Amino acid sequence: MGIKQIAKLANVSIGTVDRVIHKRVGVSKETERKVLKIIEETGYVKNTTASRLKLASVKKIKIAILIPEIKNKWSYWKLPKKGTAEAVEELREMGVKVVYHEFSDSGSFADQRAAIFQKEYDGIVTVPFFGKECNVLLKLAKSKNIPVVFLDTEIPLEGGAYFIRQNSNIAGMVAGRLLHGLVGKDGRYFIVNILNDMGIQVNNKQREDGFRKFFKSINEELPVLTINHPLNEVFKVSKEMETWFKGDYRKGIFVTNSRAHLIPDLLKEYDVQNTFVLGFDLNKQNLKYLRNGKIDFLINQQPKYQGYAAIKSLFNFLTKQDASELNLDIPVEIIVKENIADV
Amino acid sequence: MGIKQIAKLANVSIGTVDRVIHKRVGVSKETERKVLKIIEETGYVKNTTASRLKLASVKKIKIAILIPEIKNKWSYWKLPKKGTAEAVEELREMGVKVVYHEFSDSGSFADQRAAIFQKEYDGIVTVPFFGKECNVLLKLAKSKNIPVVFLDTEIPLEGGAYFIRQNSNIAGMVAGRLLHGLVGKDGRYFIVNILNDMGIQVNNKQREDGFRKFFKSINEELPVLTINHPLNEVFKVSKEMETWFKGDYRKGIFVTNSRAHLIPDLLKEYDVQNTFVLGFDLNKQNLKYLRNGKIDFLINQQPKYQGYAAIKSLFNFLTKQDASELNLDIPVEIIVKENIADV
DNA sequence: CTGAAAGCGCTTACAG
DNA sequence: CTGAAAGCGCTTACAG
Repeated sequence: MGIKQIAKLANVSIGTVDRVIHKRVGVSKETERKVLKIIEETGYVKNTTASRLKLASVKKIKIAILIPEIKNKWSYWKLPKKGTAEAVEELREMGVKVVYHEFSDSGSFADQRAAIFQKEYDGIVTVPFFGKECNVLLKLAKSKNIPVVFLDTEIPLEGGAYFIRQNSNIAGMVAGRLLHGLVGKDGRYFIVNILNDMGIQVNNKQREDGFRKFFKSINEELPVLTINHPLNEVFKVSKEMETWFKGDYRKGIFVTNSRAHLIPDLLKEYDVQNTFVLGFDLNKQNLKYLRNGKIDFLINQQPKYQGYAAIKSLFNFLTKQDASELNLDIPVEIIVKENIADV
Repeated sequence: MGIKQIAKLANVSIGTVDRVIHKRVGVSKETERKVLKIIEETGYVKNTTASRLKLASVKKIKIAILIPEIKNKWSYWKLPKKGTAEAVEELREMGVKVVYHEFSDSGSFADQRAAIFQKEYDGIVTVPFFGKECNVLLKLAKSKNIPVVFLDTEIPLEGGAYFIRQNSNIAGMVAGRLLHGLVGKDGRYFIVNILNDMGIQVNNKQREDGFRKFFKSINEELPVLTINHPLNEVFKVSKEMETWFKGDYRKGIFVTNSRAHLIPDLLKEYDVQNTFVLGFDLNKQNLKYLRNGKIDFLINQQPKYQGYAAIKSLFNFLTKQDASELNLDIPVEIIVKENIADV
């Protein structure tokens, strides 16, 4: 059941059916109605594969990817990038093409944004690091009718934004559940926010909130100390921390970002006993400590899959008007030493 | 870069190029060499999408799915089935078709196997419940050059079998890690194998082994009691169990199959305190107890995804000779109350 | 053994 | 406003 059948049933040419399907101009109201009726009755759906066959060589789908520069500080970003590359490879025959733009701060983000809007893109994948700049991007994209998918974190933006990210609040609750299982109600808890250049990130705050929410949910008022430290001051220990360090109880340490690997050395330096550590992301250093038992749990955000899903969902939206996958909740994946797998 | 370019460069017609690509008969050695050389030099790869365009309507890819009858006892199997249906929907335009055959015991398995080989299928997806019967199936499939993918469990078979399943040994180790975290070294552990009609399943045994392997890996000799009970005798409690039940220590209960939900009521009946329960699969009853805190952890085998992956990987094998996905390790997914998601 | 033509379902100029 | 034809990359009869 294809366009040809529809044309025959509606007594028009296939060209006209095509025009109706794509809401192109130049079809009389009456003809349009007639064709739509037949489409409705027969339950016809466009064969996207066939439709891409010609376009794949003539008119590619072009997606701009605006992500952090991949260097040591942000090596995390090679994973989402890799995911986008895999999706492009899978969709190669469908004519999908991506161009990478990288930024290192809000200034270069704005520059690259300008570069993107100078070209003709069909979709944009980026990261909501700079709220203001993202709103500008969204506004521009809206005026050109270009869908924008944000990875990694959800922040409040002015509308029309899609997000593929883990629910940080739930991740925090899971973290609470897991650490509480090891530490129990007689222990003490540290929430460690390691700040970066841009201060505390929205998702770190959401994780912290989730962690506290978990304790509320089990009706336990437990001693939780929040520590906000810039990256270069992680090893600065306050009086209160030192007191807690010395206690005989178990201690649960929740690191709200990817730098849990900084903790074991600190604990060793201060000779802290009875500690349990949970953090985020399967980077090399974290995995090393998970393997040797100095970190107990890691939560994975499936960064590669986030990139993969962004491209696939944009493709499905652009070719089938299927927006259902543009917002995606990445499951909170719990990793222990035994179930480390390839990422 | 398509078949047309290759034809031009090799000074032959596109028909001949097609013959070479598909190793069809009726091409002179010399012509074949010439064409292969050009293909090599240009790095040409067949456009599978285009090649399926015509075949999708003329010659469908037909896959037989031989799985347990879906009734209460085996309601689990509606999940892999659903996954296959989703993959078929996704590949609809590529002309993929599945036919479901269901069995209820080894006799009907053999019957359905016979029915399958009476028709012309391009691939088979099934389940390794009956080793002997599976070897017969594999032999038949091999003689007809049909790939066979087994879901759920890996058992030793006579060769040529592909498996999409979780590594049960690793799952058992993860279970050990998680329960040990809650119960500690002063507690006691129960491994509960709930037998079904077919006795103990291979993967239950593997999970048990993994669990014990974990304790070895952390150098702890802990008291672990294995309990093998048929489904209708789960509530039969031995003398030794009763003694352990009364102890003041923490108790970790590892249920090696999907019936962890039977445990909380049993524990209540015997008034057992200080218990922690871990089991497999996100069925309705298990989820109920995970939500109300009577079960602490569930391990998910992503059954829906197993079915999905089986169809996709068979398609990739049949259309691109890409066998790389026919064997697949499903990650050991850890579920707590807070990260229950849609399955 | 090889080539030329028709066709898969759709899209795109072009003609009227 | 509408239709007829060419073409996307490949496969399949058919002719020689």
